[in-house]
Amino acid sequence: MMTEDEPVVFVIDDDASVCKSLMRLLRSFGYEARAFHSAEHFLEQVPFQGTGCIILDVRMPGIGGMALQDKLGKTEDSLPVIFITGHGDIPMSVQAMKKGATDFLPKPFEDGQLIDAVVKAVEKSRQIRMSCNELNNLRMRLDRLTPREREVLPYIIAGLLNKQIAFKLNIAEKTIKVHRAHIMEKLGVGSVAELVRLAEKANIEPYDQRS
Amino acid sequence: MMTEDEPVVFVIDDDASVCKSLMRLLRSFGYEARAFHSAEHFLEQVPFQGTGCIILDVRMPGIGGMALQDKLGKTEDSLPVIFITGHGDIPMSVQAMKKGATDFLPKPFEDGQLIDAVVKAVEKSRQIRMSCNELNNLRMRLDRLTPREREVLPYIIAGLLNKQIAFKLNIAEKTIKVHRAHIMEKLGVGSVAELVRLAEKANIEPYDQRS
DNA sequence: CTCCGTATTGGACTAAAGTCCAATAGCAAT
DNA sequence: ATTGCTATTGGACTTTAGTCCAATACGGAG
Repeated sequence: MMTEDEPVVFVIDDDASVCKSLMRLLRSFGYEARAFHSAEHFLEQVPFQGTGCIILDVRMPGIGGMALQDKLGKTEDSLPVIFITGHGDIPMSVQAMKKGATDFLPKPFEDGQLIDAVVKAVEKSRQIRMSCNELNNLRMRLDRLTPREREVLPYIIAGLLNKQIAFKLNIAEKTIKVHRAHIMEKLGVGSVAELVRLAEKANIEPYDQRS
Repeated sequence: MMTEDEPVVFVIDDDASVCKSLMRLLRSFGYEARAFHSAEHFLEQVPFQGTGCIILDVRMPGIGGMALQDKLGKTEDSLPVIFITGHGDIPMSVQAMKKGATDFLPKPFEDGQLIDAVVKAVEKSRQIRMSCNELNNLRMRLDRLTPREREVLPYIIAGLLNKQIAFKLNIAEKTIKVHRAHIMEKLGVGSVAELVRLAEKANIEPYDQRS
């Protein structure tokens, strides 16, 4: 399915010497590394789809590290962020961690600390990506449902009988059976139990009877 | 069901004056507050079941704040922790946040900061408690199943037919029907769909056909 | 206009599940 | 030994669900 899945580490720091030494370090540990000397340059890049992580300097001209984290956090399949900084304080680090950073390293730091953080961040990225792929697969299959089938689905996963659904939608019970069969086939499941689990993953709310 | 659910804030700090002023502050905001001047004293207390949070000094004689957090983290229904400290650094705050602290405030801090943190922590505690209650409810109902019924359940939520389950267990299909009915009744669900959702919440793995 | 997908319905039939009823055997506690 | 819970089975019956088959109506694309 995928050709390769080499993790990529993005280094964003306005200090060229920091970039350079980080690149060398990361490459010596077998990572593909790419440097950007500002948040703006990083954002110009085409959205990255693979696994990896971002090493981000807090203080930079223009868009700062924290602001960039906010921007990236809005896209769902974002890469884990490791902060590095020369002039950080506790409130700053706490805020970054609250927003989901995987680590926050004050300069100077040991090579080993940085690599440890990168290993963990990349691992996290892999997991995010896997569950994201699963979800996309699911959504693609769900897109193949007709409007009517999408309408019937919440009733089915709520456990209503065909007869009850038919009454709700004012159509024949037979028709519900057909929709049901189509849904099961399109989503590739062999039982209502599997269907329910699928729908849970895709966050499809079952029809609530108390309404 | 519950009589009251007044949130309780536990303050653990070896500095008596800090305890005192925090107690006054918290009470002025309507919280019930209890002070402990060491981690050991706090641990002597009977396990607390209600909602609330813990305000914890990092540096204390004997068991330190971070060590106490580790101890508390092992019990599932633990209270959210807010750290306060006079001599903290970034790595310390990052580690605390990684371990799930809701906040980390260096002294001196504003009253408002502390209260904000407490409000959020208590809110989090409420949510933890609610989902924990739900889980306990579920487990109690699951405990009422007989061994045989527990054995049949994974097959049902995997979507197998009664006939197939009967073959697997080498018993009559009829018997499976009876078990199925008993399970549904004991767990208080009216359809397989609900049963599957319940089992998901309780982390019951469906029987895997590929084995 | 014709073709195709969608939504809808119908009949006949099979298979599965649920609902009454009642019964037996093992096993542990009283 | 009696009681009660668990696991097991049986028959008869009703309700649902799924599976063949085929058909009509509508709207958009070619």
